[in-house]
Amino acid sequence: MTINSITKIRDPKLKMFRGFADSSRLSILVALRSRALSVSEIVQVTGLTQSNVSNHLACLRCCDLVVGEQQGRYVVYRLSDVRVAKFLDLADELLADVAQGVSECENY
Amino acid sequence: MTINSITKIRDPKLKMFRGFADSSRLSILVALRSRALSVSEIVQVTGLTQSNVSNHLACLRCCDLVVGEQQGRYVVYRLSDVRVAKFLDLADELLADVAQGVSECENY
DNA sequence: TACTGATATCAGCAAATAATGATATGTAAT
DNA sequence: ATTACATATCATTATTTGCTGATATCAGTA
Repeated sequence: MTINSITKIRDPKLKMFRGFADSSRLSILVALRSRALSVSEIVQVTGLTQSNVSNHLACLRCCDLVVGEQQGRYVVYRLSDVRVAKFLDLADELLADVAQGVSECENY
Repeated sequence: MTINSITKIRDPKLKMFRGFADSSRLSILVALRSRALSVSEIVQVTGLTQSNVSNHLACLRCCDLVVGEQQGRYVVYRLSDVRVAKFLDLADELLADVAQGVSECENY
């Protein structure tokens, strides 16, 4: 990605969804749903590489989905707003009730 | 894309977000937010090509985000559930209140 | 200051994803 | 049955996007 993941996109709403629409970024967001985590903790929890996590955090931070705060020598990240978590919840709800076919879409 | 857009993804939640995370698909979903539309109407409204629209509709249909019904010689599509629209609304809300930085992220 | 751990950045490569264009299928009307 | 309009499908090409690995920066500590 370099920093350029969510790039050159005019429509902000599209950017918003893109924030959630990558495997690594989603893992990070889900991890942060329960509590704030330092970068190294995120690396541990997700199993992603440090540079990969940092790259995606740059993305998410830039789009205001997460905020990071320096604490000692760690940088602790958290979701920027409860509604970010709510967004994740609504996705779960849609999956459970509306879009059950998503999972079965494996014939592809 | 061929039909293979949202493919080989284990996590259904990720697939869900991917449904919304493409410029063309999002245009289609937004267009359908106000009312049901035939394929040709979607083509007109979005300015996308017919084949492109059909390809993405296949995606969205498969993931249960939209449903299509044959009406005469048209196939009329609509959002599968009000919560799909709600999902779009929540995105708007996040943009307005939380993630205003998304738009400014043009330095990229 | 020099050193260590923690995080960020960036270039290059690899893989995933979308757009196009041609064609097939389907539906209705003459 | 044939024609016309509407939609779907598919292979190919083109673009986007993410991952890796090396390196830079920054914070704290000896």
